[in-house]
Amino acid sequence: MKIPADFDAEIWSVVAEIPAGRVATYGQLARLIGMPGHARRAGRALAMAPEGLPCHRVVNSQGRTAPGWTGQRELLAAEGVRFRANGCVDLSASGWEEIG
DNA sequence: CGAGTGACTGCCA
DNA sequence: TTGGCAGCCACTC
Repeated sequence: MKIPADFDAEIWSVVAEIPAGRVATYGQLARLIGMPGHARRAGRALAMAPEGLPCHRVVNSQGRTAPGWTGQRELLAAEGVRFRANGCVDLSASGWEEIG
């Protein structure tokens, strides 16, 4: 286990910092906790994330939502997140730390 | 120890 | 701007 248990905790902590109406990428979360390149581990951390976590505000670099999880897109839309014509999140407009 | 997999990422056409 | 391909890293069989 190269990845410490704190990894998931750190990811969840960063995810909890994501403001409503904004979205972050797995790579961004991994980078913010000081572990760039571990985006896949970040995704796995969200896969086992608790319900109280706004994991729906996390998408991949393409702005795509999690497979097998259609509610995520609806939750983001309810937060005020904008979407592109293809149904992907508009990271250029709703991306976290991309505005302020 | 080797091969396969995934809520990923970056480059090229 | 969009779609296809290869690389990455840890977990599982």
